[in-house]
Amino acid sequence: MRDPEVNDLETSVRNVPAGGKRELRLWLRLLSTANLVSGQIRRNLRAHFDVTLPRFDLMAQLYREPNGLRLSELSRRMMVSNGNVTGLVERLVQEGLVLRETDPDDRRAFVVRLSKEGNARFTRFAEENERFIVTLFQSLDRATMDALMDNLEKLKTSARRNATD
Amino acid sequence: MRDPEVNDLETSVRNVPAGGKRELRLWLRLLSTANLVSGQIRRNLRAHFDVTLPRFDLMAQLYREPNGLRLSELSRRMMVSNGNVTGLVERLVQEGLVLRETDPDDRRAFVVRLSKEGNARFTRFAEENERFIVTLFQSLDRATMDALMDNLEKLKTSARRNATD
DNA sequence: CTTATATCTTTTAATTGTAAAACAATTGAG
DNA sequence: CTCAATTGTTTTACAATTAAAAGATATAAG
Repeated sequence: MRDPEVNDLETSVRNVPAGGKRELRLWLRLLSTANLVSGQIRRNLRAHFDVTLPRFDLMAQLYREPNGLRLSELSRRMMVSNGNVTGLVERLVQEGLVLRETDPDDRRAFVVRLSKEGNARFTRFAEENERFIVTLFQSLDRATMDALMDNLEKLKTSARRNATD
Repeated sequence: MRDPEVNDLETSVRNVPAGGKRELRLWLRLLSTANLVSGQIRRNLRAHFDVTLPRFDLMAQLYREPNGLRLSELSRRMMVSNGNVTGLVERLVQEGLVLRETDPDDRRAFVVRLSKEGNARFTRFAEENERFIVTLFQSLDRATMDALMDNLEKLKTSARRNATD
């Protein structure tokens, strides 16, 4: 009987997949999956509620922080640049969905939170959005979802640990 | 001893996680993982080669099609809008990395492919990029990567099957 | 042939996004 | 206190992105 280790070694040399290494293919699959789903969610939110995905995401962050967040904390959580958040908040304030107030403790900072109207609107957005996502994912069994949760977390940990910056 | 099924049922009712249903949390994790990694890759490509991620992605598509692709096929594969590809190709043609030629079979269409220079440059980009991604993912074992590949494919299949459009 | 419909691409207008520099206020070291 | 470094935000310039409409060509049905 052959040593499975040898087999593994051979496989790793011989079985070079089209499209490059395992890691590269995994990255491409992760990206295309996220793109596919985010496109579907974006179009659904726009069609049903005339709201864009970035605005929805921003409101989602504020929804779970009734006392509000600083712009810097918001941009950190959304993983986008500060300047981007400045503009998004500006438009949401214009629409009356978000309030932007100076932080009493630090005159450099602003604290933003959902307005009453913003809170009410987001509640409706979120309900439909969750229903939509459950529908999209309905062919997955629980074990698959749990495995994805765990393994995506491992991927994040690896990417953070091995970052060059 | 208690029946585990009962326990599962109770869990599914009682243990409502912060941030909503399982599906929603999975989507948020997928999104944040893809954002984290794509940000790292984007900054790395920019720092080392002064190339943006969308341009790199476009060149990657053309790299494996030496005979070129129509703009519509390119936008389908990249999962972005037609107008977006028009602009990206325009800039890459300007830089001399991509060629844009009329399709002899269809006067509406254009076929784009990498120029000699584009091909040479992309080869260098890709080599460094793959090295970088392997580094980012180096703390993942093979089983985790394989499971992610399979389960992300299942997720895509579910999302496509259950799309409303 | 004509006309309707479909396909391929661009244009338009707006939003979203980044990076880098500028600005303003805070903090910490001496 | 003073000044250097840090932090929070905005501004600037530009790239990437979408949706929707428009333009151009192709195809198919009469």
